[in-house]
Amino acid sequence: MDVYERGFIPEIPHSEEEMDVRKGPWTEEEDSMLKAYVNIHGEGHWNSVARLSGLKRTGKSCRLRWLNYLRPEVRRGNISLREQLLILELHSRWGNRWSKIAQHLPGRTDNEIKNYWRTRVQKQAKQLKYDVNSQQFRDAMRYVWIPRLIERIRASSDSPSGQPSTNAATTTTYIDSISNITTSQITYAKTIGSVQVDRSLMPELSGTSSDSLDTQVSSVTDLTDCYNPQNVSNFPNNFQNGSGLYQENLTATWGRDDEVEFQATEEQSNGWLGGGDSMDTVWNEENIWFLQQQLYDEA
DNA sequence: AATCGCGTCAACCGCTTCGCA
DNA sequence: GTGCGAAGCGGTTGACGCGAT
Repeated sequence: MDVYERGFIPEIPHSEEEMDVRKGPWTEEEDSMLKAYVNIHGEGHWNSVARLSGLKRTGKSCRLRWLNYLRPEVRRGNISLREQLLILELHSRWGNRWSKIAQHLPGRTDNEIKNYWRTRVQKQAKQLKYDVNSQQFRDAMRYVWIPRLIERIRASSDSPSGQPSTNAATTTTYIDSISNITTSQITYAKTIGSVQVDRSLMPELSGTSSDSLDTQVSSVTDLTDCYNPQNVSNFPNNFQNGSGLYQENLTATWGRDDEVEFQATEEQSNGWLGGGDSMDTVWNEENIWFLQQQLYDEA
């Protein structure tokens, strides 16, 4: 005889106030309960989930735990170079629209991307003594970090000891797709497509070039190590040496107290990374789509 | 061995948006 | 048009792990 036959109906709390709400880290048991419930009833109606599953958690908490951790699609582990590239770009377009950015990175959650941004990107800005939203930092991202990321992706693909698999092939294709954008305008796409990054400026590149596309990038060395005063004056030349197409007037000057001041004297800076038509050309929908497809392939 | 500092990331909080009656 | 509850979103916090001292 079960409780229902005896006329006993278990009390179901109707509000969070009626529940002895639990907070803090989830236990394995709670995870199992939530998984089991969602597997049977599906996602959504999170307040009901909280009430009916027996979990002493708020609906919000259940939703968050499911979306950020328990969902089968959730992809854990280091943010790959391609993913970083995509995050930088999409953030330049949409700013802190984390969930929107996450939609374009298969298996990644908004929380993860937000954390990446705060722990890595903002740290870079801090180390350079820039505001993360400042034009200087945007320029640094645009002219240093992104080309460097692309270079690293390329290095990974080119390396004999790297990943000779489809990853390498698709990466090369992607880079080529950037390089081969045809437009009547001088484009940043061409610039970064043919830029020759001086390996001496990038210690870890001057050694092995076999780092995996999924290697976690050192958060400290990313931008700052190739952005020190000795190297700064070389950047415009590096770009120009690469293609001869680089026409934007980027000047690096010395500020007081040895602070580097980058000045990109473009006429217009629309997007986060400066934009104008140059970045728009690189990051057209086709290229973003292409990069996304690679990420879906990886996932 | 102890503790300190720092980085990471899961989880919470408060606000906004959405959907429905 | 309005009110209300649910869901979603972004900012922030705090626990934890790990390396340095």
